Amino acid sequence: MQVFADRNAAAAGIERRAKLFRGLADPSRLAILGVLCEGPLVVHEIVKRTGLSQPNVSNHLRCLLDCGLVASDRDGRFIRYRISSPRIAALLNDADALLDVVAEGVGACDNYREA
Amino acid sequence: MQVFADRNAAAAGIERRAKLFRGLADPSRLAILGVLCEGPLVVHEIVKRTGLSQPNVSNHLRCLLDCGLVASDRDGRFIRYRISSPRIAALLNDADALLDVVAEGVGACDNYREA
DNA sequence: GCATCATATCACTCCTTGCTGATATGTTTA
DNA sequence: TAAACATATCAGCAAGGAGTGATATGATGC
Repeated sequence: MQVFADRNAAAAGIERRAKLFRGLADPSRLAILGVLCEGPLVVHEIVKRTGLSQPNVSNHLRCLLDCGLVASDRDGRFIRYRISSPRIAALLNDADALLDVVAEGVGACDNYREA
Repeated sequence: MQVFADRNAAAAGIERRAKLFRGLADPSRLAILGVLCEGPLVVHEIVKRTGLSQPNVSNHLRCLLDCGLVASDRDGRFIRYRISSPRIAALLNDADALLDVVAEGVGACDNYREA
C-alpha cells in the first residue's frame, strides 16, 4: 500500500501545481501579470496597456486575486493591483529560461492551440 | 505606435509562456514529469507509477515530447523517456516555492475546477 | 441627491482539451 | 511467419474555461 500512499500524498501537491499553472496558462492573465510586474496599476491602466476588454480584465483580476497571485488596494474610486510576491516574477523568469532551451519544441507543439 | 510595437513584441513571449504553462497545467502531465524527475522510465513503468491508463500516458508523452519537455530513447522493444532539461525540475521547484506563499489562495480559488 | 466615472458581475456561447475503449503499428522471440 | 508484448493512434464524448455585451455596484463631485 506504500505506493498508493505515496501517490495520494503526491496527488495533493500535483493538484496544487496544476492549479497554479492553470492560473498562469492564459495569455490574458500573463499579459496582466506582465504589466503588473513593472509596478502597481489601476484597472483602466491595465485595460489600456494590454488592449483587453474591461470585463475581461476584471474577470481575470478576480481570478488572480482569489488565487493570491495579485493583491489590491482601494485608492479613491480606483482600485490598484499589484503582484503579491516577487516569486511570481522569479517563476516567470525561470519559465523564460526554460523556454530558451525548449522554445522551438513548444512553438512546434500542436497539441493545443497556437493562440 | 510605440505602445503597439511593444505589445506585439511582448505578445510573442506571452504566447510562448502561455503555451509552456498549458503544457504544465494538467495533473496527468505533472504526474508524469514528477516520476520522470526521479529518473528515466519506460512507458509501462510510468503507467504503473502514476495509475493512469496506457493510452492516456501515451497521449501526454507525445504532447510532452512534441513540446521538447521530455526526450525518448528506444531500448529494445521498450521506449525510455526522460526529462529533457534539469531546468524543468527547477521550474517545478520554483512553483512549489511560490505555492508555499500563496497556497491557501490557490486552494480557495474556484475559478477553475478543483480536480 | 444626481450625474459620472471606475470596476464588478451575469448570462450566454463557442472552442479547446482531456479521457476512454478499441484498434493499429512496431519489435522481439520462437 | 506467427504469437506476444510494448507503445501509439483514432473517434467520440463530456466538461472546463475564455470572451462578449449588457447591466449592476460603488465611489466621487456638483
